[in-house]
Amino acid sequence: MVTIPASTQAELLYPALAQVRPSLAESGAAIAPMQADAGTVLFSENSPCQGFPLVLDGEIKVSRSSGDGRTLELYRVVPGEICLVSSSCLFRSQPLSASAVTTKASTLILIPPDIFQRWLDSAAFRNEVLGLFAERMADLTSLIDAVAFHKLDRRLATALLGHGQQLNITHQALADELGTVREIVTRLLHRFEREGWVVLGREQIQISNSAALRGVAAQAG
Amino acid sequence: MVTIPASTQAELLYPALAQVRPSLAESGAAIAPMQADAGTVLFSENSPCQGFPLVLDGEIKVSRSSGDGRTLELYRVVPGEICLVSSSCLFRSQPLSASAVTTKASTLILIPPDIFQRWLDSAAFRNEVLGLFAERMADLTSLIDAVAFHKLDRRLATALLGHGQQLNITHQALADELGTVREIVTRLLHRFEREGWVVLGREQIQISNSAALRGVAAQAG
DNA sequence: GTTTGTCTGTGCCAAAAGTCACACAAGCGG
DNA sequence: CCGCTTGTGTGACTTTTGGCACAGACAAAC
Repeated sequence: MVTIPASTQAELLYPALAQVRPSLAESGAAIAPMQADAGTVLFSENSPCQGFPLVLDGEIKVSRSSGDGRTLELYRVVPGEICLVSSSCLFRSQPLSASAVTTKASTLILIPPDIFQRWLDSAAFRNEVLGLFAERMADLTSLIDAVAFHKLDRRLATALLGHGQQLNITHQALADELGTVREIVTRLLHRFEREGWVVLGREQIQISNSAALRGVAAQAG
Repeated sequence: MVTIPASTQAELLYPALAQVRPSLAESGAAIAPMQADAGTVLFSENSPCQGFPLVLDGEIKVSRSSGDGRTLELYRVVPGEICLVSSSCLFRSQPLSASAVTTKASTLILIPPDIFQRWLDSAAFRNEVLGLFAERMADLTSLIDAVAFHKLDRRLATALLGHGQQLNITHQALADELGTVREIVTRLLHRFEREGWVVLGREQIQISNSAALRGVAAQAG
């Protein structure tokens, strides 16, 4: 495997970056890419934030937690995207209202606010950013819809389908994704198993009837 | 009262607009301001959208509705702001996922996408827009938090406090704001009345102990 | 092996939210 | 005044979700 500079790698992943001034290479040390192991906390509620994290590789999970132990996943940031929660405290000086952790080993660049501002002069880059914002708004809106109007079995079915045929995940992790508690997930999974839709094992769920799950995920009410 | 041109009015309200090219005045007929009575539906789920509505006067309520009759308010757009839900279908071609109605007689300008793009060349304007996006994200995030983790009494107390001392509103309207059904609102209001926090009348709620309500609104759990 | 810790299964109960059904009241137009 | 519409009050019941307690199961560490 050939090693390529992070700046080139970033431009490949994110075409709009090829046009910004100062270019990635010119920006030099200010935006050195950083590595993070899986499970690294990038920021948490009320921590200050210093820039716009651009994901080159890996995945960031952004979630919000209730006072007591519950947690709800807001969305994930994948390569080529910028994590925008931070923006709410950079564009308006509001306290950060969510926390972010890497779900896998990740490479990312933290773009300092002043460079970000200059990059916005490029129409391509700002369309990319606005597009991301728009996408996140749509994501959050449909999450609101799900939380407010969908029952948990439906949301669980959706979550399962979003993880592929064979998932290696604990019930607690699913609960955290959905904003509920472990017992409920366990119970619903067993209901699904009784129906013959999944096969359960320790830290593993095998989907055996995805059509039925899709049915539940799409059901009214 | 002196009548001033809408373009001037807009620039007063929204300083960043004073700097954009083509200027509001130059853009002429393309962005003629329009009047809308209270209760006008600006757009609804899955209707196409033609531009970015800029509110000069009045108020827009953006909400999302479940399949069956329930409804949940996402946020309100007040003068000086742009309604950004539309953006998700203009920046990405996604179907619109919410509906918008005016809550009072309103004046607004529908900015066509091409003019909007050119305005973004102005750093002041785009900071304004990005700031708005950031604010909305924060709003939506805390709504998610509320829906996922707060009980209805708490959310109702918050809603009441957000409407001033004396509200003229039906229980159904409050239910639509909160994403629940009328009966629950009625019951909770009565609980509040028994506690001596509010005084109820037909289409009217008088807050008599806002401190207590704030207490509930801030409670843990 | 045994221990330890994490993950899962489950029964029981409580609270919250929603559903249904219907009664009643207030205002409005004829 | 009379019916009609709209808003409210409420009781009874169900479903959904959450909380608690503890038992068993598995895997890795010792």
